[in-house]
Amino acid sequence: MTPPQFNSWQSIQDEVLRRIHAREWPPGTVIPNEADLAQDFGCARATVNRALRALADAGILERRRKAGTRVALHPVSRATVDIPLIRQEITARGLVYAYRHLSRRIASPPRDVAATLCAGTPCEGLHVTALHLASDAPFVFEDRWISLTTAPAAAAQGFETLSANEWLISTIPYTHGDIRFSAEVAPESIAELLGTSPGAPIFVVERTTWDHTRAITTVRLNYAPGYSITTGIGTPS
Amino acid sequence: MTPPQFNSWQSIQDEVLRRIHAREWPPGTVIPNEADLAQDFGCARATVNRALRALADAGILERRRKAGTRVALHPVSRATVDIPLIRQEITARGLVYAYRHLSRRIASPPRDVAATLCAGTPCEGLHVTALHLASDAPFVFEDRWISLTTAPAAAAQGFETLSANEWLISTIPYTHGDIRFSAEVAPESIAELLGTSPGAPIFVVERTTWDHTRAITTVRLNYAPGYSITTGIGTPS
DNA sequence: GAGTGGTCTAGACCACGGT
DNA sequence: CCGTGGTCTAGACCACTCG
Repeated sequence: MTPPQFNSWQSIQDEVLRRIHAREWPPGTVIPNEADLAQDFGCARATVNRALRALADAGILERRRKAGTRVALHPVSRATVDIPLIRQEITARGLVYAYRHLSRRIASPPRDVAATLCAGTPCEGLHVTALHLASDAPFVFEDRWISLTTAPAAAAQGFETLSANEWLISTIPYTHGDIRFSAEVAPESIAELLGTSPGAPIFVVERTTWDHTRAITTVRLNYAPGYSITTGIGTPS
Repeated sequence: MTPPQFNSWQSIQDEVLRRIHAREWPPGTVIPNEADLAQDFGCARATVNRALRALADAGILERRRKAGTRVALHPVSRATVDIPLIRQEITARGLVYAYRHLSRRIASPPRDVAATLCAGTPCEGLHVTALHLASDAPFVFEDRWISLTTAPAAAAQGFETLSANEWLISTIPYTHGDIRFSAEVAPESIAELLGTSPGAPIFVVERTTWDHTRAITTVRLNYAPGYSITTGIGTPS
């Protein structure tokens, strides 16, 4: 009469999830501590720790020293979105990728860009615009500023055949960044570039990347109508 | 003259990142195996494993048994997006949350919804629409179908004062789901509900949640113009 | 087949933070 | 203060997969 064996951290994770779903541990419950669970499950505490930590990472449990582990009251679902290179995004769909350089100039960025790129102080930036095409159809219009303070080597680049992003990630690695998704309506200039009519819905991704405390680049990606981002939520198995 | 101590998995992670950024291990490089690194760093292999596994989760390293660990060629950045309750989304901005029930009826879902909700077979669903307001301003229009096969208890709910989502998550927990972000222009019906003009840009979130293999609900959230999702990318420190 | 990462164990110490 | 999670260790076995 051996009860089901809990020998792997995944099986423990499943069992904990089962107890939560079965309302044995309703939201808000403080569950037993790791040592007790380890004894219940007949395994080492480290194994329990691994399982509970994974569930905490997923937002299902909340853990605090001394206070213990409780089932999250508000199951905030957490979705992990992969942001691939645009080239990969297109070829992964079985389409042919093409890059079309549009403009390049060195200038002082507008106030809003300067605020993040130069931390308010006046600075010079490299402004690059380009179009990425999927099997000859406009896919996304890229409008980018690169900090010449952080990435002076960019000044020597024309970006005529290689996209700025691909050059940057292999030359000026970033430590972190932030990203914003929004919806906008295509102004005439962008609609024309994307081959749609003004007023078409545009999915916009704005991204800024940093090397420690210094901003490297900020880019605005205007996706042609029909674009969407899909991903999964739930227990990262 | 002790060299920098690598005693915590975080310090090892930092050191590995430093070597990657410093081009000591350029993209594509196969780095030494865990046992060797453990000796280099003067720590246990488990500690190295923890550090490298975290970097692999972040998409910076790729690991395969026998093949070893290599620096990712394409630094796919991975963003983690929290999907809170709409109530929380609004109150977190310091606004007053209000829920306005619009309609509720039992019917056969349209073909596209039935495809996911009932796996193609004919079925009955509960169709609920509602408006979430932030300090009296329309914030998001919710258009939801609930499977009465998976969640029969929903038939007894009016959803007049409690949002369907809040009832569902505390009654029919889900195991996983999928989510889609896109941009659309407001059709007249939705523009009116959101208090904007037709043609306004609408950020759309479509989400379907499942209990193992059975779909629970599929919802389409139409956010009022100006909405955006922000998050960070980089090494989860 | 053999090398590599994946995981488990039993024990230990530490840091945080409620009481 | 002292319970709880966070982490490290040294060793072991296993599973996958490349050559």
